[in-house]
Amino acid sequence: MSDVARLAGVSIKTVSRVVNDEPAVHPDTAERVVDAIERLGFRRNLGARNLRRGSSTGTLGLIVEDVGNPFFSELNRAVERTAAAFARQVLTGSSDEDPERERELALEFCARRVDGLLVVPAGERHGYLVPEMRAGTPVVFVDRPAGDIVADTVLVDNAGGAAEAVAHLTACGHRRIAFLGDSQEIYTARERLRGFREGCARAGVRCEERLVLMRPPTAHNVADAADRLFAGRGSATAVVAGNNRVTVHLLRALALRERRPALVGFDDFELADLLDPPVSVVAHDVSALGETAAELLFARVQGDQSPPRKVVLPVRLVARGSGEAGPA
Amino acid sequence: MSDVARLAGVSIKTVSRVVNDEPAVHPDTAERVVDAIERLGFRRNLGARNLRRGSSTGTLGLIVEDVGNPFFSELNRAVERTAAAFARQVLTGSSDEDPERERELALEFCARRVDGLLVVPAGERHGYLVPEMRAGTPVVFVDRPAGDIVADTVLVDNAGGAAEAVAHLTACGHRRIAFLGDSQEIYTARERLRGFREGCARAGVRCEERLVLMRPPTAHNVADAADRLFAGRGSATAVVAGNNRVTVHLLRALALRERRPALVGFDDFELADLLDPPVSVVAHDVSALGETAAELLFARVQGDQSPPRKVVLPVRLVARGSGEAGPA
DNA sequence: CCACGCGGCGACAACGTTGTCATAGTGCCG
DNA sequence: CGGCACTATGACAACGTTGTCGCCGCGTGG
Repeated sequence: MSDVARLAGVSIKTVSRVVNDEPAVHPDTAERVVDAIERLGFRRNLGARNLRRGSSTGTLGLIVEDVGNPFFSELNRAVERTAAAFARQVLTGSSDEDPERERELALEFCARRVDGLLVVPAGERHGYLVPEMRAGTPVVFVDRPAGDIVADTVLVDNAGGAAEAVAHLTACGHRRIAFLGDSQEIYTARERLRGFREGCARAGVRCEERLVLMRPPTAHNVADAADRLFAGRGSATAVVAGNNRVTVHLLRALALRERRPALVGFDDFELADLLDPPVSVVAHDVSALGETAAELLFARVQGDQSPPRKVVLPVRLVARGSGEAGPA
Repeated sequence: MSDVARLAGVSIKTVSRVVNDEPAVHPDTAERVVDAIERLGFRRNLGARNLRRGSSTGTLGLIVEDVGNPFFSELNRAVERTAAAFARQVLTGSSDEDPERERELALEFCARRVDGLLVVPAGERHGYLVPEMRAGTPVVFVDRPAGDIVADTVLVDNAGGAAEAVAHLTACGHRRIAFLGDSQEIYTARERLRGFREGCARAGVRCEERLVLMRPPTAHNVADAADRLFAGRGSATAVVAGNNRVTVHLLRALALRERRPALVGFDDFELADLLDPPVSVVAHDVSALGETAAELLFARVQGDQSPPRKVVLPVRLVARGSGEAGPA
């Protein structure tokens, strides 16, 4: 900036005035300054500016499990859109479901003085965030609650959706329904299992423990689970898949079989309607999830001091056919 | 930091020494300082640190068309992974194919002094980046070249892939092949069309202009195009879809028809193998695209001064069946 | 006993910017 | 013609941190 000032023959402060569109600069002077700025390719250093002004950095941090996963990338997109509306930019990071990595990312973001943090929590322990929150960095948890601290949280109705899936399957006549979910470590997986059990209870169907499998949804794990759930006498005639990863791998594992069980997946996914048969799912509005969380965060950024809120977004069953096959 | 210093009864400089693990601090003193840091929840301000040290900010900017699109989110993931290996964090932004928005994002990232910029260019004019590059911010273009400046670029073999798609279809006996691509404004769309024409020429098939349609792949546009391409006498018996959006919408439009043309899509996508028939595609390694670009960028960040490079990654045809139906 | 080195620490300046205040010039009114 | 308001500008400090330098006290070797 001092280079610009020298070239324009003014003081550094006047350059500052020009780049900030402050009034009380003579048009001729302003023109000289603008020329100098362009000649030198000057661009003001936002870091220094924010430091001096003590103002917000105009950034927010988003921590998800995996930005490459369609679910989280849609979330990312919604957050970005909302952030843009509030003139903020987004730092993203993938925790890979590793609490330690999540912690690293969160603390690094805080050291960069993000205006706020959106976190899809990986572990159960988030005490490490308390000092940051006390220091004024608002945190909103998305898709899953934090284990051990109270803070704003935006969730979807996991249990309700799973129960609805069961209701749909029982309405089609199924009595032996399996649940194939992600690892028990994950809140949403536990909640959906809980809803599954409630749904069974409500429909008066026995929830058989041998038909419930919870494990990280790798291709191998899911194929193996399918072998167990759908082989032999008394095997399941229908299955609820616990999330989009499970559903996809399960479809691939089932493609090889001649008789396919009825299926309802949790999380909608692209092309579900084009498969044969089209896949029924419990869908929720991922964009709304991201937007709601970001809006909640910005309310805090702007000084909202009300007690922490917990928002639960509705889900809806999208019946496409895969659940409607009869049991036998 | 001065609060910490006061509480620990030392100077602010000593606190700095402790947080930077500098030697020559008495263990007792260090302990007092660490206590004070924890008591106060102090975290050093990275912005101020980078300002003072004149060092890198430890961030890079990534501008894509849409972080929510599976193609770009996979790219995002690969970039993030590589960035993590170089201890960098990623600022992401979606240009929505709007050159002005891309420019805003890029200049804002530069004002934040990112260490480098990865750009999937939206428009044709990137002169605005020249001052930034001269000022030392390396830029690598990904997936598409910049229109009017020379810089590092990482592409895939668009033309070659499209030609291969045609070769595959002609080998299956097709003679009237359509091409349905994204808008001509987009480099990859033009290149793939070029490859399509080359492929036709090589196979000795006439490339009929009425069978080439280039438009933004909205559901409506694609459905409309399908009506034109596959209705009436002399209509196409096969089609090359120009990118993953086109393919998806085209599949949906075709699902309603009883006779489906043969299809090869550009870009692989999840579940392509589970559709009926499984969709053949020209696939490329999106992760490699992101990694290569990020590695190139970091080489520049670390001082590589060699002439700008252009890397073209290979594609491969994945034949799954949708292209192999005969023509009539 | 003195000089010297070294461990431990603090004062101060500087990074690039902006807020505060002061100053110089100009025009206008009484 | 003096005072005043107002415009245009600059000097300086400060944001939070770290690099440089210097100081103090202690131990050690000559």
